[in-house]
Amino acid sequence: MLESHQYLRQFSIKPSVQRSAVMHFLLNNRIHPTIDEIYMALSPTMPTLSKTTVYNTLDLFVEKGAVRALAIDEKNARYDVDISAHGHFMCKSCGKVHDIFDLKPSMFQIPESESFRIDSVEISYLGACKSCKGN
Amino acid sequence: MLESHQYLRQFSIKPSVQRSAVMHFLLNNRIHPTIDEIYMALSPTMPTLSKTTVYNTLDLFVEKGAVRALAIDEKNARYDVDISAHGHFMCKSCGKVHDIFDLKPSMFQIPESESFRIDSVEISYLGACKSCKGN
DNA sequence: CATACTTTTGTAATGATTTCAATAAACTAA
DNA sequence: TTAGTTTATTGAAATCATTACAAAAGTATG
Ligand SMILES: [Mn+2]
Ligand SMILES: [Mn+2]
Ligand SMILES: [Zn+2]
Ligand SMILES: [Zn+2]
Repeated sequence: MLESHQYLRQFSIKPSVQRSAVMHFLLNNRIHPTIDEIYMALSPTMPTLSKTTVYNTLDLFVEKGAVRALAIDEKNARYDVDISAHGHFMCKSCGKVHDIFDLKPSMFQIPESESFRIDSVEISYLGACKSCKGN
Repeated sequence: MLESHQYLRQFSIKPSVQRSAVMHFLLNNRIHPTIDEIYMALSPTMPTLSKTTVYNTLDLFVEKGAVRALAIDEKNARYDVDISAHGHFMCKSCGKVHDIFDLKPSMFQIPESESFRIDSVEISYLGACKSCKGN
């Protein structure tokens, strides 16, 4: 909790109780959670927490660069507190999202373009995970 | 229209009037359209067309491998009739999706993995396009 | 034609996200 | 401290893409 507090300050985010709780969850659950997963995980110990606050909070985290929003899952937005260069794999069967760390750093370079100002890259893989493979 | 007909057959898709019309639109409008854009474009000349049919048709096209679904746009699914290896750029301001063709072929290789069976890759870039840059 | 099978259609349900106004909390200046 | 001001949180309602479903239309087969 105090660490989350510190962590938020590094991104110049004012650490409210709710924001610290959300960041604490993200730092300790590297599962690329959805808004609902975050809300469900926190609401037992924070009964007054509103889902709108979770939306607001994640929007703020993304805006401040503390968290990255992933588009890999068409059903729900997913959030990643690990902002280092890495890719993701989603199992089309169970929906879990995993990190793919062993990719060439060059893959995350921004290509030259006259036409666009490119701000970010997302590298996504789809398929079946080990436990869903035999399905 | 006849070409779309032929094209569908190559993917063993029975070419109904609606399916041919959708494929014709995709082949001639390489804009990575949303379901709604396809529906809006076709309904004037096909007044009985149902949006459900557009959904069904695109699901079928994707299942048969004739079209690729893109996750780059969190708001709507987007569809690409170009199934060759290439990346995409979306302007966060105007929402338009453009092709990025000049990427190393190696970037589209499937990484080795003990844990997953990877079926597809998506490489996405976000930023601002030329006409939105000054915003 | 008659039957079975496939496709299309319209409506209703679902569910994630957004909007918005009211309340609560944090901050500032006197 | 207190009053006034700004910021954050909350809950309810609205929006909107997508899905589910059953009826109607179309197609193929004998
Ligand atoms: Mn990650
Ligand atoms: Mn494309
Ligand atoms: Zn799985
Ligand atoms: Zn633009």
